[in-house]
Amino acid sequence: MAASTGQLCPQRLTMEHVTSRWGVLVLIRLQERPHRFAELRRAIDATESVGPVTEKMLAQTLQSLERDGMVNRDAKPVVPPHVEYSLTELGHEAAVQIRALALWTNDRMDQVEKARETYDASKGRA
Amino acid sequence: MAASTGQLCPQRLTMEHVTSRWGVLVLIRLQERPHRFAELRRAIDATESVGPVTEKMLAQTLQSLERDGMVNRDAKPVVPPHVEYSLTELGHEAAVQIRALALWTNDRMDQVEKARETYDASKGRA
DNA sequence: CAGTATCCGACACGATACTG
DNA sequence: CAGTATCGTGTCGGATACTG
Repeated sequence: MAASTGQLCPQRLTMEHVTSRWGVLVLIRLQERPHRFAELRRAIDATESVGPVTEKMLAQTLQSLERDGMVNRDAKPVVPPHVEYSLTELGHEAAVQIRALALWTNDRMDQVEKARETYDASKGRA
Repeated sequence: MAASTGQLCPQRLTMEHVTSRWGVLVLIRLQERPHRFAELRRAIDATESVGPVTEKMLAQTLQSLERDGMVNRDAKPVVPPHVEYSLTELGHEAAVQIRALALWTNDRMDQVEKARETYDASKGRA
């Protein structure tokens, strides 16, 4: 009868936003320098071994991060539109944490893959 | 035509496992000391502002982490079954990263909530 | 005790089309 | 250029029941 799904504490929500698939990439890209929307999109698309971001997901990710106070959205009132996204102080702190995690993951990736093979070999077919 | 969903690089998978809802809690709990299955379950259930884990999800989380080489599963051949879960060296490293992220999130949570209110106030009803 | 098996609803995500 | 709206589907995750 309960609400079941959706019962997340606010911390969980925040973590989901910053550790989400595109959240991670956005934070890391914006850590380097501010980006415009399409620019960010292209930067992410160019990232090796990462599929393309849809506009929808990028917009959604940026909105989550903006709402959480991680990202500043600076829309200059010109035509055609020119919007710059950058990290807030909070967002910068988040990026540091995320970057550390991402780098560690990359570092240990071969260990992890080795472990997976071993595990699968002993489990997949006894 | 492509597979669309599911096209994740292995790093992404690893991050999903360790940053997942229950992955985080398992890593943090096991960082303190080894736990048995039900013990771990109760420990997590007792965590404030976190809903209960189903057996399914806990088992699944532990298997992912074991497969990734983060968790050791030590099943003692006694009856009734006695299984101890502990962190590997790799898992300990992961726990350090995750713990840092979790602590940071907790630390900044009020800033985030404040940001959310501000955002919602200016967006939710202009 | 320590899981596995099955069913099922919610929603995250992608594809596509449209707008200021 | 920088998005929003809508739709379809695959997957996650919870509830429940069963097993060694």
